[in-house]
Amino acid sequence: MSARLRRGFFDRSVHEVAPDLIGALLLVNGVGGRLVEVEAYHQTDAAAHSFRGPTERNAVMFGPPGFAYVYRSYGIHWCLNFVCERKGSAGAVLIRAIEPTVGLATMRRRRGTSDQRLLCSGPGRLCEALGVTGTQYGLPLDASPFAIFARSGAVDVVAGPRIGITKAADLPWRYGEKGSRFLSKPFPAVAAAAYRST
DNA sequence: TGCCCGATTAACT
DNA sequence: GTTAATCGGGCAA
Repeated sequence: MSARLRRGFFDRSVHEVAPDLIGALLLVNGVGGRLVEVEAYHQTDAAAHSFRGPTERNAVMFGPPGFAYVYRSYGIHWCLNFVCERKGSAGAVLIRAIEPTVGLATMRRRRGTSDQRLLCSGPGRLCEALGVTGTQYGLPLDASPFAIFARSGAVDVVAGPRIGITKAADLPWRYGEKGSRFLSKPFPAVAAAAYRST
């Protein structure tokens, strides 16, 4: 049985935390699955919501690491982030896709589809499947309704350019599990850098 | 106050 | 491949 992640896990650079999250188990109110795709956002990164300084929306990013940053995307969808980077460097990791494993019936009902591959393959989709909304904004990641467990075995992690951004679009700060069928999009075969993580 | 646009998705052609 | 849906944040005026 793998260990439940404590807040200290997130008290590191987003570039360390993001690849370490691949293969971890994320549950929200007992529903969720295995993390297969995330993206890192650093404060010095023009694509990060924290780039222009604190506002009402991104305030939690400027607080201590280990908390949830939830925001509305395109006025329609919710997106879930894990706040990282203590010491004034406001960063977060965007949760982009999970392999659904726990609470499949609940996720199918919330999503309105039985296609397991489309349940949680995308930041908006996984929030809908896991029931994440603005009510989880600012909540600690090591307490209910969240439960996150470290991966139990070695995982092949690949990195590539992030999705859906126009600023700093060249930075390879998207991380995923190599070959997963549950990615929101495949990684570019040529550009992707691969490495093995334990 | 007004305007533009976005860390998206699903339903089109 | 293209586009509508839908609305708050951020910036100019």
